[in-house]
Formats: sequence, structure tokens, C-alpha cells
Amino acid sequence: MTVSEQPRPSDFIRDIIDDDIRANKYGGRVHTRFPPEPNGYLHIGHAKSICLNFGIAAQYRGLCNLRFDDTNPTKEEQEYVDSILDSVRWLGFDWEDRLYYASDYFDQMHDYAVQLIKAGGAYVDDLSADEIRDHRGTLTQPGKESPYRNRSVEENLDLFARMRAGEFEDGSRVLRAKIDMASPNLNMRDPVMYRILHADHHRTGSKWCIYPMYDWAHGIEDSIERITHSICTLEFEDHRPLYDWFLEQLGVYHPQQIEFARLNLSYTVMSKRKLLQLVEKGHVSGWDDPRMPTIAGLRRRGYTPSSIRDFCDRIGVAKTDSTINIALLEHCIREDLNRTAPRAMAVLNPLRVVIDNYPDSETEELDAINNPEDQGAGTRKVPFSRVLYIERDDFRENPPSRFFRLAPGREVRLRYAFLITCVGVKKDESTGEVVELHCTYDPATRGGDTPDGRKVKGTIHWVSADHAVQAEVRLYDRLFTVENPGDVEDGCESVLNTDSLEIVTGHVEPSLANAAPGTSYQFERLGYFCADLKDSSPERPVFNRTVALRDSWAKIEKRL
RNA sequence: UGGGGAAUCGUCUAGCGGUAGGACAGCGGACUCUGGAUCCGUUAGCCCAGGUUCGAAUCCUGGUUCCCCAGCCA
Repeated sequence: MTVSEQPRPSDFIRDIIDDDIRANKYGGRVHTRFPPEPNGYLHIGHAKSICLNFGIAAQYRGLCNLRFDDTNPTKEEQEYVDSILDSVRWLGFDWEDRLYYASDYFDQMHDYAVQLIKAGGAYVDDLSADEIRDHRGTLTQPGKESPYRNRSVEENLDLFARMRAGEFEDGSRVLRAKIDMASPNLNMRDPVMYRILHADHHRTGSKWCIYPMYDWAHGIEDSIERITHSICTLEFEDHRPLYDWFLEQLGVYHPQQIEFARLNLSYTVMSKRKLLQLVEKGHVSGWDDPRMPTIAGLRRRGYTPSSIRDFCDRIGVAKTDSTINIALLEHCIREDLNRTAPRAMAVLNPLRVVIDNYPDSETEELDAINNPEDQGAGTRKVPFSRVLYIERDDFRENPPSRFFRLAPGREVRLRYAFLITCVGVKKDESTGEVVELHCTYDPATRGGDTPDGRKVKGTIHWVSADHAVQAEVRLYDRLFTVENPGDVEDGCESVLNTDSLEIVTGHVEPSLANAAPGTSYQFERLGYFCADLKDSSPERPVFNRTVALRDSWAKIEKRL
């Protein structure tokens, strides 16, 4: 390759694929799959897997299937299927005509089970769940064989057929693989293949009352779809011998399973169980609450698909357990939105400013640049008048050193407007709180220029009080107060950040009144904000803070 | 005291017997009509102990620490 080319992103999985292609292992084919269970919404950890699987397929000119691993009707719902489809699509990936469901293969799986029974590799066990657990042994002690382990093939066939026919109660019998009750790998101690579940399935309805277990189902699904590299997370490493055993016994096409470390992110949780709990206990408004690490939540928060893909590219793929700093995700969205988000002015914590020497009834329109990073974004008009709002933080009665903003007697630039000088401070007599500033403006500085070349250190944002539109602004912060909430022994609820949402009424420039839901803006000097997908309307604009701008003054001030 | 994995700057990640590199974070500076962005500079790491070798993050031996597994969940 030439020096100007980007080095191809690589990792241990791509290294394996490179080797396989070199060895012509699957005829040079690369075919991956993303196999979610529709029992919850997708989160940023799934995004890592999606980017990996679809990314590899694209890179090697292979294919990637989207497959629902819907083998447990008691936990799965159509709502989750819909949300997953939506999330994968939104992230920018296309499964074309390859949308599959494990439930589509239930007949085939059943036939394979019959085949395995006939080969003496599986048996129907009448033990209860408790008894099976007792027979399993422990980590250090071998298990005991079930008394039903050596039933004849005929009896097994008959019993399995009756299981399927619905003759038995839930939990009364299971089909088990006949492997080795003394195996040091507990997964090999006669794992359950089928359980009886008289439950309606979201796709097959009441057709089945026996459902396959993950280990039995997954390899078959991969095999049927001619997957080459079955990529999953580390906790399945122990299951690989079983994955291999089933496919070998069946004598069918055999993909290879490869495991990588799942994503952990600081200050949030990633397990579906914990996320479900946050939803069910009302700690958040739903799976798509902008504080959730779900794809739907990130989307509503204002994250873009490209920023999430970029994040997934940057974190890499390895087998080390790791926790990525949330700051990296924030970096990715800032970098993206800095390039693309139009700027606007909004005051979230207003302080009234009266320009004493500006005519009472006059209004003028000033030109503001929409995006300094993108010349093509053009300009817009911003109304200016005698009474304005500025941010309360941008005024100090007794400014500390290196404070460049407004203070009594000081001059600052109003962005794209005029230079103003503070000539008076009006306070509430009882509380001492500053309630209004009086300033004078320099008409020669229209647009913010200084014809005399004088330098002004501070530039602050503002809105015209009469023209500003009120908007609900939701200021989000991290959901948890500790870096690894998942590690908290008594549950992560005890470390929930009670200030993760602050709602304020912002005064925003009029151009923002018609912000289309889902569009992002940079509120200058504050951060990136996104018109809420669900709640924002022209009558009542609602903005979510995606992420604050880097604030180097806050750092300086902290050290003062 | 079973089995399966993993250990490289604060956090991720490259390295495949030959100068430990990148990203984020941090720190310093330049520039700036966003204390934004950008640019420049900089701090900081091979789990430990032996061994092999001219030379070890890499190979060998022995330790240590962490993660996963005893669902009829996936």
C-alpha cells in the first residue's frame, strides 16, 4: 500500500479471517450474522457487535445476516423486534433480503433432534429442574447420570414425540444431549436441548409447546445460513465445545465461533436486565429515554449514526475485559456535530440586559454565520433590540482574574452584534440578587467588528428579549454517580444520579421555533442540542442537550 | 483445591525476536467574533520472578491478579 492509504483496521478476528481466506477455508467466503434476542432494546454494546459483523462483511465483500434468536417465547415480544429492526437500520446497516428468525428453523431443529436421538446422542429426562441441578455436580465435583439416561431409542423417540404433541406439563420433561456428566466443562454435562413451554410465540403462535435451548439452536441457525464466522461475546467461550459437538454429531456444515470482549462503558450499565429494571421502576421514561445507553436513547439524545460507528471503530476489538471511558463517546459526537450542526443562540439561565443608548422601539436584523466549519451552511438573520437576555454566568459583579466576560465597567462583544459596556447593576433590594444590567452599546461595532482595531477578550451569546422563543430544555447528565455501577453489590439503583435530568426554560433565537424534531444544533458556547423526537413541536419546542461543549473556563475556574 | 479466558500509559488499543506506537483523557502553548473548533508541544505503560538469546512486551518455566461457567435464559 502507498503511504497515503489508511492502514486497514485490524484486530484478532480479522486476522483469523485473513488466515482462513488464505487457507481457502470457506472457499474464501465471509458470511457473518448479528443475532439479537428480541427481549429488549439494542444498546451501544450491540452497536459494537453490529459494526463488527456488518463491518467485516463489507470489508471482505461478504454478507451479514440479521437474525432474531427467538427461542424463548416467555421473554420475547414483537415490540422488541420492531425496535431492533429500527435501530440497526438507523445505525446505517442493510441486511438486504437476509432477515431471519430462529423460529423459522424450528421444524429443521426438531428433525435434527430426532436424528440425534436415533444416533443415541440425546434422551428424554423426567427429572425435575431441581433434580437436574442436583445431578449436575459442582465446579469441582462431577455430576451424576440421570436414571433416565439409558432409555432406548424407541422410548426416547416416543416420549419426544409426545412432548411435542403437548401431552406433558411444563417442566415435566426435557430432551438432553448425552455427552459426559463428568466433564470439567459444565456445559457438556448433558445439556438441555428442549424444554416444554406451553406458551404462545410471537411468530409461531401456538404451533409449538417445546422450544430449543440456545446451545442447541444457535449452531444450527449458523449452519443453515452457511455462516463462516460466528462472532459472539466472551461468556460463550465455554460453550464452544458444545457448539462444535452438536454440529459434529449432526454432520452438517460447521461455522467457527469466535469470541470477543463485550463493551462496557463508564457511568452506565449495559445488561438488558438492569436496563429493563430502570424502565420498569420508572427511573427513566422508557427504553428510549435520552439517558439510556440504548440506540433509541442515544438517538433521542442527539447522537448520530456516524458518531456511534466512529466510536465503535475507535474502541477496537479484543479479548481483554475493558471499560471504555464515556469521554470517548462524547468526543465522537462532538467531533461529528461540530462539522455538521448549525449554530444558534440560546440563553438557558437569563439575565436581563437593557441597552440604555439603544432606541426603545427599534429592532434590527444582524447576520450570523450558521456554521463556521461549513461555509456552505450560509448565514441567517438574528433580531436585536434594546432589551436582551444574556447568560447569568457571563456576568460577575466581582470578576475573578482571567474572567473575560461582563462585569461593571467592562466591555464585551455580543456575538455578531455590538460591543457593550456594563454601566449599571440593578439588584433586588431584599435578596441582593442581580436582576438587571444596564449597558451602553457602541454603534460603530455593528456586526461585532471593531473598526478601530481594539481587542475585546470576551464574546458572549444573547437573545433579544422580545423576539426570543421559550423552549423547554432538558439538561442531561450521566445516569450514575460511579464509574462502574454494574459492580455495585446491592444493585446499581443505590448509585443513580438524582440530578441526571434538569429541565429549564430556555430563551432561544426565533429561528429555532420551527426546529424539526430530531435535528441538532450547537447552542453557541453551551453545547449540542437536539429537538426532541417525541415531544418537540413548533408550539412547544423541546431541546435535549446531547453533550456540552468543552469548557476550558470551567477548568480554570475550578483551580482558582 | 474443576474448566475456560485475559493481563501493554489514567482509559482503550497496536506490537507477532530488533528504537514500545496511536486514540481519548491530562498538562503547556499558539490562534480565535464560540474560553468552541483548529494547530503545536508534552506527561505517562509492557503483572511479577527466573530462564533462553547478541537482543524478549513477544519464546520457555513458575507465580500473581482479574473475568466467565453449577438457567428447563441468551
